[in-house]
Amino acid sequence: MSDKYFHLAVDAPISAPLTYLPPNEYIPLGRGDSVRVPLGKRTVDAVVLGKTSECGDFELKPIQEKIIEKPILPEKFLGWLEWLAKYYSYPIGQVTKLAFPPLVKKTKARKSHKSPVVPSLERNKKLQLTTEQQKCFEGISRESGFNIHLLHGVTGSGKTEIYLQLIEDVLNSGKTALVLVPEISLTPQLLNRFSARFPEKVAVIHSHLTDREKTEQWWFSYNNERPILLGARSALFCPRENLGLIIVDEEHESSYKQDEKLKYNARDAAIMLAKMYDCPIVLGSATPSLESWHNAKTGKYYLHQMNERVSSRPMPEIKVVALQDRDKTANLPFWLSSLLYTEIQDSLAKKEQVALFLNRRGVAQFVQCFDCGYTYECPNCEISLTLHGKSDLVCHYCNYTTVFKEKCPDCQSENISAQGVGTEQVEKDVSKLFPDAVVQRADRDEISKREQMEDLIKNMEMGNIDILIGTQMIAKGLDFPGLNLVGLILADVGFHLPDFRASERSYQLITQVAGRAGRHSQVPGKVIVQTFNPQQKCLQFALNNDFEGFCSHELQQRQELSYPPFGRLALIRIVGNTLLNTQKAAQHTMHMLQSLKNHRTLYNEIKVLGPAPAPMTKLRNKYRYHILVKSPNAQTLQALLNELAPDFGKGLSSVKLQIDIDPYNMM
DNA sequence: AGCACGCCGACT
DNA sequence: GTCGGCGTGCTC
Repeated sequence: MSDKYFHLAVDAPISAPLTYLPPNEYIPLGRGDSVRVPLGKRTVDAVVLGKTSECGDFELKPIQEKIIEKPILPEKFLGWLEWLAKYYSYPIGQVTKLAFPPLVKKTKARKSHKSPVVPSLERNKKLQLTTEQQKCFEGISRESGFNIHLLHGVTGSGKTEIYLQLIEDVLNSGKTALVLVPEISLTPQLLNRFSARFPEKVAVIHSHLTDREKTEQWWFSYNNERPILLGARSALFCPRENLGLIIVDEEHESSYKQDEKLKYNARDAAIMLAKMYDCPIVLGSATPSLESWHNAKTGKYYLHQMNERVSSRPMPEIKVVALQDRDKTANLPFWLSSLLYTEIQDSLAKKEQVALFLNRRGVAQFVQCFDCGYTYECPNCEISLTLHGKSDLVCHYCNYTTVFKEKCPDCQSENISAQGVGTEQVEKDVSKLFPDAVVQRADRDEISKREQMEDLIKNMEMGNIDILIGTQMIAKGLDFPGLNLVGLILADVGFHLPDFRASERSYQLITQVAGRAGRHSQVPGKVIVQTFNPQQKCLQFALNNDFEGFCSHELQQRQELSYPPFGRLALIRIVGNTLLNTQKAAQHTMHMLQSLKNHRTLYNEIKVLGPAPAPMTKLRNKYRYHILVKSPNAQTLQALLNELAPDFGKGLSSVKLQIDIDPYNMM
């Protein structure tokens, strides 16, 4: 062995591994071991990536010591971490750091007044699968090794029971399972269901655990003491030895995408992890993402579908109200139609509960006419224009600019202005309109802790709340027996966000919201959907529950503008201290991208848009600009961005570039 | 990320 | 004069 130096992933924001001399006294070291090394004037932790004979132009320092308390990272897992660092262009040392528990020492559970992380329950027997479930279960089990399965099943079709039986088989074969769910869906009900089926076999990791709890659960999983790991996206980073199955529930959820630091998508990262471990992965959803749907339709994934509910209940009755046609003499708040108003009155009279949903992302300012519903859109990008100052309308993708006139270009009304409705406004108005009703607001500002959510659920179940007003927070998974009327305040807020996924999100939201009403009644629940765009395609598809129709329509739109799944995106965010510096740096970056493009025919098919001010141009006292890169495939995109990377910061005083691969949050 | 170096303004 | 503000740059 002639390679005498070590390649290390050091805990510092340096993209490439650093080279070190072996320790002064011989210690056996291999890939995945943790070591302590000098870095500048301090000492940091690092992970051994390999050996090399190259040392470059540096005076090398020796490794100080091996850190024996730290767990060794398994080879397959380390390979996955290296892929993450490369694909999402994030420093390798800061990626490897995520693969360790928060505390160094193993911890033992202390007796505490808190409820246990994983409840201990009597064992529950497995349920008999329906014919449809059985068919899906067998279809997934038939394949071995790395395979991607999309399980598309309407809400209540019993996806979880299939997961549980797949897990049982994997445990019987001596392997372990990883189950990812969105943080918001990790409810006590779900934990109970898993731990009752597999007593003492489930570890749980999510962000509400203390460091001590997290470390304890981490070791349960690492040691194979508990072969099932159930958790939010961060559970991916718990290294496994013998992984045999990955499940990603609600795979379409945008919360799987982390939009700071390492901007990974847990669903995509999970697919790569399954590939590394040569094991199957199941993506489940009632409304799959267009990316996954397209992959299933083109044969990259296996598709399994369930169209029936386990125990059939009547579907809710859905009515659409065009807000521009509302009775303006009724003296109601602008967001409330007479129909929804009278339905609320009826429900309250019958002592039934009401829930009002409002897409909170509507905080973004867009210009809308209150008489005809017209909004300004960019002719190049088909997204809404955002108002800057008094009269400039700007596209945040391509920087197309036009002037806002005080009159609606469509109907000449002067009742046109920048809009944004918030849950607080709705709560205020509702309390005034129905002074005798108990009104509860549920959004990030009101409900931040787990106990608050549990209280809310209890109060709803006991009928202590008459009108619940909330965001998506209460649209997911919740099941209230007394809830028979659901109002979606503004179904089309999403259409006017600077986001090409707006239609997809609206479809998913309507489907979810409609699923909340009348779940325990033999009388169908009522759903009122308010909108300025009753003719909007995605709305029509959602009302008819026509998922496939929606997908083929939306996929055509995406293809025309080369949006995913037809090609890949990268969002380059330029962040600086002054507007001028940031603009200059953004232009400079754009020029560099253009000249890189001109030098290689490989890049001919890449489109670079911008620079444009970010939708939130000034955030935390920093100015932000965007450049959007569209590429036909991931490889070409990565090649271009890697060429850009070495020049970061050069001549761009104090301005930083952040790269977001496969972005979700376009703000 | 941390840590040092360096170049300006305010104080004993 | 020098103490310390943080902008800039480097770490094998």
